[in-house]
Amino acid sequence: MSIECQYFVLRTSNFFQDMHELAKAYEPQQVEDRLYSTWLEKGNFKATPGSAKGEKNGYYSIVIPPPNITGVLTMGHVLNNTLQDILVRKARMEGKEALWLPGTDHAGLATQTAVEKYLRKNEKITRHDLGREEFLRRVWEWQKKHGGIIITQLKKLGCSCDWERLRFTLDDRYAKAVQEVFVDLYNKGLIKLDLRMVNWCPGSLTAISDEEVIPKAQKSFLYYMRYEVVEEPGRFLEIATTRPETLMGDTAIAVHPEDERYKALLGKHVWRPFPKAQIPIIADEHIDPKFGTGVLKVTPAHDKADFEIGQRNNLPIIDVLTPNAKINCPEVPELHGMDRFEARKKSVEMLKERDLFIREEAYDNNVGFSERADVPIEPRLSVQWFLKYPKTEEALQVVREQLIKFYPSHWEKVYNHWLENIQPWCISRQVWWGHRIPVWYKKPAGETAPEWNNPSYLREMSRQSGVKIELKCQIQSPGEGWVQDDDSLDTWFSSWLWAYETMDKATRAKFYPTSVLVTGPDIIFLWVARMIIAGLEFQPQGQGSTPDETLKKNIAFKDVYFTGLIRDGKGRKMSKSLGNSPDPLDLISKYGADGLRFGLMRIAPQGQDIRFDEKQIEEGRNFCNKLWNACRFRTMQGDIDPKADPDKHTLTPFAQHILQRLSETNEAINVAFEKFEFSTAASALYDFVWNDFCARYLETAKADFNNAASPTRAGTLATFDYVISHVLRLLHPYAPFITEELWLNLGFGKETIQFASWPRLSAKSRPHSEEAANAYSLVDHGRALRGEFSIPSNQKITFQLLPKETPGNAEIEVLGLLLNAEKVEIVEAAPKNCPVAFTPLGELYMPLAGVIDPAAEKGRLEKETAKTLKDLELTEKKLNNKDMIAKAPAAKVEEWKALHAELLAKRKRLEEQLKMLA
RNA sequence: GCGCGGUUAGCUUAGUGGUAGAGCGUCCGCUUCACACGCGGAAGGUCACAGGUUCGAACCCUGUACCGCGCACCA
Repeated sequence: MSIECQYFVLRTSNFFQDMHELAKAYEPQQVEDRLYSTWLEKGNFKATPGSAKGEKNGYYSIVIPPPNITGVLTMGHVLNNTLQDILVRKARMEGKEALWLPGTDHAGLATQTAVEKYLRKNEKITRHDLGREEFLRRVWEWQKKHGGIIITQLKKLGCSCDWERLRFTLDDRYAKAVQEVFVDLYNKGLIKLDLRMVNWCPGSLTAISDEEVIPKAQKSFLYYMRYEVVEEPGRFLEIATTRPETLMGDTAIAVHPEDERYKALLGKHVWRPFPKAQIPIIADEHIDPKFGTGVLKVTPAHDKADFEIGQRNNLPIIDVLTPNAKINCPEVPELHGMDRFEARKKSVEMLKERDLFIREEAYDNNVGFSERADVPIEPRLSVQWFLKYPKTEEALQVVREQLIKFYPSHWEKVYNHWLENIQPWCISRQVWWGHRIPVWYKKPAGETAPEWNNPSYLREMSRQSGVKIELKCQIQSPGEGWVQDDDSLDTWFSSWLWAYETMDKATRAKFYPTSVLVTGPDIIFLWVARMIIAGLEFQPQGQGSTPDETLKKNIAFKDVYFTGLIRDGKGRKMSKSLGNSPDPLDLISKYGADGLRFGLMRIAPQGQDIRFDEKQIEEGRNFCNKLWNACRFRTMQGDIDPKADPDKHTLTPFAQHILQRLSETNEAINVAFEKFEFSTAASALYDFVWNDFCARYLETAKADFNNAASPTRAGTLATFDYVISHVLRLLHPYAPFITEELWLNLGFGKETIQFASWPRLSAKSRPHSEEAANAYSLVDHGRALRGEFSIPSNQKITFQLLPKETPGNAEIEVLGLLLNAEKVEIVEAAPKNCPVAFTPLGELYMPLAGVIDPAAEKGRLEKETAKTLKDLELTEKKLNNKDMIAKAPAAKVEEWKALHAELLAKRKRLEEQLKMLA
């Protein structure tokens, strides 16, 4: 008979014996899509306000941090959304009515930029070529095509969102709410137009908020130059600057009023080199006499501090930059039209030509970069819409009083600091894609020049005295002759309503405030703090009977869990530009969604950044396979009893031990969940399944499974089923697919595991089994002996035990199994010339049919003696320390004494052994 | 400058007062009838440094160094 033929026969016979046959390895690809579509079909993720179980067991809700429609799934998303899925799946198992509300963010600037890039590349046109209306139509088209990608990816990950509730920040209803909020805040006098220095992004040609400016350390230069004093020809003032390219905009130079070096020059003038002009020497407190030369060139149009100096001293403002940061100064044709950084070099050259340049020195400073376009921002004077934040006091209060709890709590300090120093929020963006500002302007009667039809111009002019421009803040157009503000709102001005504006009234009644928000600390100001403020200001749940109750009803969430950042192996942030971020979908196809989820969770401790290592994901997969095979092994022993109750049977000490460990692990997991310690819970489960269950219990069970007549067989099977049933449920939030597949396949339930009860065993409910622990300890010693003498692990050998108490036959059989022993003999006297290990059950000998090397054994025993002596010394030092005995707790002292006695006995036996060898 | 984290085996890390634990990697041995995505064993750590508190410190306190982050400054 050929090999193939034999194989065929074996497979066939196995198949008929065992209807549950599982594949030899867990194959996620065979399972995931199939199960996920079933879950969707059955509506398992749907949340129903007012349901019976919700009324009975409570409600649980999470709103997803809406990913950008431009985005694709990153490791950050995987981390974040796995955590949310774990929380929401656990809540369902606890019998709660759980809502995980999904959605996406229109991401104004990011999306507009992406579509513009697409148009430039494929059609060689800009948005201005298309015009606002047509451009927006194209963005919507683009969003329909690309906006759903990340949603599909989240499904691949197994996320149990209520997809029928998918929201988008530009949905009609949502958009209306955003505009209503604007009108409301305008009417309250909190939103105002203002002419201020803003952070201008020359890359995206829009103002941005302070929170979107990223300071970056730069290797710059400090340029020293000199301006001639007008009234004292031949005398020069030295000035240090990092930005010589803006000197055309200088309208003064300033010194500290108390600076003796320059006091006499106050009121005089210097020559600005180009375009050549006289500018005054003024005094201002802002100047630090110790910095540079103590002389500052004042450029009010291009620096926030300079602007303020200008205001204090009535200086003119000369803007020498275009919106895209090119020099705008026709009087200096050499520089006009030049990029700002080119112009920096050129202006230095021009100073040199005029003999006004002294030197340059290397200088480290911070430069603000635009978060989105990653180019240095320009301080720029413009008329923008600003919001004065409401409810900042209350926002501090709800966190201080723990109505909202932060995990880890140290983020409270960061949050407090921001709120205590809060500045008005620039909410207008020179962007088309987004929520258009609901403000209308009417040009003054009689003005016919074309610029009067331009809303930006109208807005600017409305800030100028002497020009009368009517302005109305409302959603609908006031009628003919009115033009709407051109700008859109900061994307965060729409996402700050996300926690409740995504819910209808019935949903809100049951699910708001949401239970928890899972997000990254990088958006604590941009999103978290603002959502808290929005909840308190707009009160989606209305007033309570007391002010405190009003706060409590309207907070956006009760807990905030801040994840860590995922870094690569070198500790760098994962980013598209570095290309150091793996594609989660690749990882899913390699290791399965469960492997990815579990592997990541195990290395994601609370509040710490995560060093990503694909090995960890591989381990996640290996863990799934381990569990799979343990279950497969169980199916080979016959049918599973889903209602198995071990306590109805006679149990081996090993069964008692695993039940105790299960209870302990279960409790540890629940404690960890209370504290949002996801990796602790995952590790506890991993350790239990791999080490306690597979490496130990499963091996001991083989004794019963091999013996149909064993009196403990039924108990061992029941224990097996009981443990698996608990493990599957405890693991389900982390690994939804494999647990569901095994749950159904093994027959633990006909229905999904998703609503099976969450286990809450308590550690105290079962006594420790010393007997099993001692047996395992003996096995460890025996295996170590084997290793010491290089006996291959597959070689069956005989062990001899000189017992403290004679163990039962069943236990000896198990010991033999775990030691891979031919047999374990009970002896009454110590054999000679034979390696020994001292175990809690007695002395374990490994007689080696004449192959032992007495010298080797002697060496080994001496090594062990040395270790024992060292331990003895340490213990004696403690026991001889009178202070220690007097002040340490009595229980500790007893422990040390017991250890001491044990070590003494061990030393004695070692000495005897050594004598026997000699 | 202020604040927040961190520094434990080659790597990733657990460990909030009682003789340092794990996984990966390394080395040795195993196709032992659930699993080579595996099994058994071993080597590997003055817990960043310096003081202090304590009977006892990886752990508490103070300071220093280095790494990361945030805020402020940034001519």
